Amino acid sequence: MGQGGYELLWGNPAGPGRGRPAGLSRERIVAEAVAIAAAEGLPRVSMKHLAERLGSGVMSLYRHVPGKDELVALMYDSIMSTPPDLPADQGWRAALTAWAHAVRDLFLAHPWALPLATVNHVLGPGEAGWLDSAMRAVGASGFATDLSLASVMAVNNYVGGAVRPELHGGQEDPLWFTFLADDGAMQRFPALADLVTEGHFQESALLRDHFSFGLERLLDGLERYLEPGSGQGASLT
Amino acid sequence: MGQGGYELLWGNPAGPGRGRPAGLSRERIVAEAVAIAAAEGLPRVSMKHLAERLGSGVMSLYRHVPGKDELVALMYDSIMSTPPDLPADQGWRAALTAWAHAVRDLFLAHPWALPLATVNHVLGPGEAGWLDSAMRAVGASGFATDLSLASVMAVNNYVGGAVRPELHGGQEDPLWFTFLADDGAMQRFPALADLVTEGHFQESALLRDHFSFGLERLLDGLERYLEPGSGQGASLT
DNA sequence: GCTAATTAGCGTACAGCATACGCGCACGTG
DNA sequence: CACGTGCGCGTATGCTGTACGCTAATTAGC
Repeated sequence: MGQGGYELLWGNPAGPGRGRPAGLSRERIVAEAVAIAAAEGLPRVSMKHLAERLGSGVMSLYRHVPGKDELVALMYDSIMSTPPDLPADQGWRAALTAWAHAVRDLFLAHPWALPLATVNHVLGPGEAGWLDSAMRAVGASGFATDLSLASVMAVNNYVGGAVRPELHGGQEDPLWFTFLADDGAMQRFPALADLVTEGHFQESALLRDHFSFGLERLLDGLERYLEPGSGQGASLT
Repeated sequence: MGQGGYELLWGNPAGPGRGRPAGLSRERIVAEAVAIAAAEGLPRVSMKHLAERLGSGVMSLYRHVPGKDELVALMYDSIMSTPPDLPADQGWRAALTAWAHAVRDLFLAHPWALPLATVNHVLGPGEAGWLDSAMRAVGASGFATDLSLASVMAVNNYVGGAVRPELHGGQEDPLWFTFLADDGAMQRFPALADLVTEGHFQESALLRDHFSFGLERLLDGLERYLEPGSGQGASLT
């Protein structure tokens, strides 16, 4: 799974040879695969289906892509081809906030990509660009490099987890707590039962904006560590 | 994918019928599947391989499990059958810290389960128990229910993302930054290049303990929100 | 312009996967 | 002893990714 994918992601496209010209291209294949994943889901991206969409034979794809796993790795990196625009003159917190929301928007736009982020993979040029943009923005405030990376990683780790619940239904999954309506589950999980009896999920702004809530808490904590002097109060923005 | 898995996870085991007694059982199947995943990885859990391990025919499994997807859902929930022990009398922060490390240990013990956590799934009794234990511990400090849930979710979201880098090689993946040794990648990603030229990844305690670092920052931020009065300093523990 | 080298396109074949169907058998109950 | 219920499972089907080798198209050298 992406073990030998290093040269694949970083290798040069190899100049125009002297043989038969290519009708297909790696870019066209990857782009069409991403389109299928967006429209029909990642499981529908099969070599057969993909070839049909491209009007080519199945095995022709293997002239441009070593295999399915590598294709998926290319799909994943391709959605990060352009790093986000971050505010440059408003400090690290504003930059990290913008970055976190950009990452979130990216995975909301490409729901199929989130599980791939959780799997170990080789860092491609796209993802490197996103990482670099965050590191530059934080490093501009003068922090040590490892401290910058640890902060960016903390935010990145949080965002990956926080986006997941938003992918399914929009708000917090109603199916999740169906079981509480049943028999003795209320006694088995009293703290969860409170959620239902108190009727949250419909009203709570905290839960509707749980992404921003957690992000602000994390940034508050980073701020306390990075700038021990500033004694800001906490507020939900 | 776990769409109709609701009754599966929460349904009763159905009393002993009056037909031929079952040699196989759902529990034995799930336990063996977990053992295979632990020893050989999740992709090796195929119905054929699983049946061979159990000394039964392939199709016999379908008498006890509706299908592969549901089996995986049962595997996932089964590793959370016993909720963690949390310190009850040391406040919400100690409890959440212990809970976060328990979740981390769980996924380190079952690396195959982490990608499943990222995918949308029906909440099973095991995961509900873990969630409930955290909610009870935080709720004991008297916070509103939705605030407790938002805090627990924030920690849970962070943990899921932070465990991933630890699964691959132990420390931060060396392969990740191989490309920086190459050509003009150093100019393309200057902030990442600094990481290499400064020689972190070998020495930085911050990066070695990035899990704890991010967790402490998040908990600091939650503390500032939940207990605005306490003006604790920040420290890396 | 002809020939040789190079490369793209792709049909066929194969191993592996989940699983629908239906038969036969073992057991508890009458 | 016979009945019926539920279990074990062999067979068959359609899907998956991909190794192999042939054919066609184009360019480089003569």
